[in-house]
Amino acid sequence: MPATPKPADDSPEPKPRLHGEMLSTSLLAFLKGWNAYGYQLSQKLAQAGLPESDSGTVYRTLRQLEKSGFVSSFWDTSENGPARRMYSLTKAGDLFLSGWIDVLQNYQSILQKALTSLDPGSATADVDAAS
Amino acid sequence: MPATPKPADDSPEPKPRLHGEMLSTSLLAFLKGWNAYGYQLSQKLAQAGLPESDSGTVYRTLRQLEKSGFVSSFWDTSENGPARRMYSLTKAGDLFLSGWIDVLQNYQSILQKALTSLDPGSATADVDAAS
DNA sequence: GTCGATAGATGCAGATTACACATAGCTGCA
DNA sequence: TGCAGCTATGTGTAATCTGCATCTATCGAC
Repeated sequence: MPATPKPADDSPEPKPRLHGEMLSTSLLAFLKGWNAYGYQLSQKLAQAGLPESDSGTVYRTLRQLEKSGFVSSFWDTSENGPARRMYSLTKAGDLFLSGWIDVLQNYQSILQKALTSLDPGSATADVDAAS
Repeated sequence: MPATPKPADDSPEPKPRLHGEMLSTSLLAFLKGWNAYGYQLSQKLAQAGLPESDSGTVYRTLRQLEKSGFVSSFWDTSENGPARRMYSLTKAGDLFLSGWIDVLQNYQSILQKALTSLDPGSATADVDAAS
């Protein structure tokens, strides 16, 4: 028995995973103010209450963010254990993050409006239609 | 021949476009409370202050949402002009949308925390000029 | 008949991603 | 010494997704 209340549907749909712009911007956010490396970021994401993310995707996303100029990296061998690729947020990354917040605010306000703009007395959309 | 004599930028970065889960959930939100068809939704998105979306992607996304059971559709031939495929939010879509709002709130709080947990005026990581 | 707006859809090349697996450094421990 | 396990970073691959161009079709205006 799974401890997690997994919906008992037999849909073969893959578990939702954090990816795309939400993953990219979460990584940028975690890098705001201090540096970090991939494994560390991957763990932070896992504890963040967001959908799980694939670590391979995290590493690839970080490389892509670097290619885009939003982060920069260097090898850190100052600690014990395997070398770590330390990432820092760049100015461009910081600007992108700020711009993203604006987009996000807009986006969220759209969702909120949709949820709250129910006309009084209007019956809930009778989405029976299937006919 | 390039009309612009500016060769330095050979990165033809495509304009950011609304896609993925942000597109899906925006569509679901627009369907909350009333029905709509693809062309209409595409126009609403264009006026919403979000990044532009490709209409082909909108149509494909709607079909996929239907496949996932989050919307249902039928042909509407009651009006003049080309037939419209009218979409309705299903119960499952409504639930998904609600769940998404929670994820989004979490996500946004992460970004906000990152932006505010620093002394204002503290310099960004000094990785400037790194391009 | 042609043009433009409406309405929906597809072909394709390139990008993205989930999943599995690979590589390597270090620690503990028998 | 051997080896399991954790840390840390990746890659191979098939499936999926996406941007852009293009296509079909209806209808009203001219």
